[in-house]
Amino acid sequence: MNKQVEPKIGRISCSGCPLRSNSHFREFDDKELEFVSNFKTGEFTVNPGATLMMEGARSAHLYTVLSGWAFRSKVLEDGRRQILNYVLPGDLIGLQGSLLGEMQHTVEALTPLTVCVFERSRLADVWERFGSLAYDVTWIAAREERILDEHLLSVGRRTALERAAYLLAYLHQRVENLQELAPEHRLLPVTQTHVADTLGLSLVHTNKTLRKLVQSNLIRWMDSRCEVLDIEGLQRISGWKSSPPECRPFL
Amino acid sequence: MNKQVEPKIGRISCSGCPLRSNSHFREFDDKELEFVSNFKTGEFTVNPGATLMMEGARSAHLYTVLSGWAFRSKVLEDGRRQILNYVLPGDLIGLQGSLLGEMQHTVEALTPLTVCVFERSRLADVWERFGSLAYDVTWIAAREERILDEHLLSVGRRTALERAAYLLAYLHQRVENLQELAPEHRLLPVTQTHVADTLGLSLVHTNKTLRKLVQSNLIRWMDSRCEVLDIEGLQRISGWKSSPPECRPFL
DNA sequence: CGTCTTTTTGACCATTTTCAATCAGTGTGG
DNA sequence: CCACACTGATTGAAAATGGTCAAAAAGACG
Repeated sequence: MNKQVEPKIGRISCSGCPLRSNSHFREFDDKELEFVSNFKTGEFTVNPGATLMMEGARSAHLYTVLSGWAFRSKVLEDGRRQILNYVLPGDLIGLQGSLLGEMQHTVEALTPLTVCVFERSRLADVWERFGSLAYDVTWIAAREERILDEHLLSVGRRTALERAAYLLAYLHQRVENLQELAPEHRLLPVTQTHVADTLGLSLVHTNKTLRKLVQSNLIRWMDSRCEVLDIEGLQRISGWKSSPPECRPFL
Repeated sequence: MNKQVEPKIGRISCSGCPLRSNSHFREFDDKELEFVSNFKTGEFTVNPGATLMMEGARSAHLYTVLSGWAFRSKVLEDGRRQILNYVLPGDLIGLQGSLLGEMQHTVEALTPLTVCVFERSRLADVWERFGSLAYDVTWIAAREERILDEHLLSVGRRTALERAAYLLAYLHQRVENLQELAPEHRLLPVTQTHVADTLGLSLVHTNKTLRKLVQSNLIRWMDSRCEVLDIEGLQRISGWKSSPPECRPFL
């Protein structure tokens, strides 16, 4: 479950980064590309279930996801777990820990996950030497904050069915925005245990709730994955509308 | 309820800012002080209940709280409200909206609230011209994110009693960190409705839960305010320990 | 084929919500 | 000073939502 494959250190120049060709991300000019290429120290891939960062630890690195999914979570002493948010390509991992000290949440891979690696010790350069990138990092932090606001509203005030519909609509929207056209990418790589721990519900009740969505033909559950069949239906039930697709930065 | 007093525009030079003398905040050098003084365009005070920022609006300003309390919240279409976090002296209001576009939450004063005013249109200068302050802004965003992580864990996974204990311990910690010695400041200026909307519980159940904390002599409820009598007791029940007091920046 | 993980179901139990009042404190106008 | 309106706290009872326990079914995989 927790095994971490030996990091395969590789190199991809940032100018050839597959994410940069995605129109969903803002374009970098040459100077920015050069700075980031320089900041980047490597790249590696882990298996599903691997822990990238551990609650309480002080990692020397931070990462940007190149491909795959992960999630952030916190646990109480007796093991109750809350998933805080999902981490998809373009997302930054470990910023909180880099700025504030130790990590206060765990990050675990959901799929094979490839990230590129930055040194925490050199992060401050961004603010000292590259205002536009520093702005991007702040932007990324503000975006995460906004998403957490929405999750908190959902967990605090929506019913089980509304919450489930919101979560699946939200996740579907995120893959949609990445414009990954392969049909395989439209399947959300989460088990019902993950959904339960995200919604703040028990596994049993989550199952019964998802069953209702399946019976209404809004989603399909197959192969430990969820396929969204009717995004408008989910939005109607949850009362949540996605924001218009953003053009966002990443490091 | 929603009346906003006419802003009283005043001026306090940032070098004489009462918050700067508080050792809980990091010191600024002269250049930083000069920049911030220049960035600041005014100061004003609103009454309890006033709305500083409205969900859906695009404010031309952002604020730093000089004194008083406020809270951030979101509502569902049918009126269910979730309080996301509380805003205390030194906190920045409106960063999300400034970076990402329109505000997606409301900010409302809980007490008489004095803020100093910045122009959103000039915010980008911070990243272009003053790396150390840009770093501070990112730090502030990362801190808010961490707090939201904790709230989400609490609302998602703690029982009603644990949640209530956590919230009161958290709020008590925040005033504690501000080192406001006047006993009046140790009373948390929230009604049980606010507590309910923060915990994601109904008002009735919140009342019954708080009553248990009162009967255990952990808190006292008086005058629409809450006094924390036994912070260790609250921490024990909630299983939450505050982080060591931080030395934090503000604008 | 056996083992493991994940999903599914039923029955029963606990927590929390909703509804409906009541009570206490505060400020207003008569 | 008192009646009145208003906000916030409190309580009891009934109803609903969601949790726990126990077990089985369905795939996935070596």
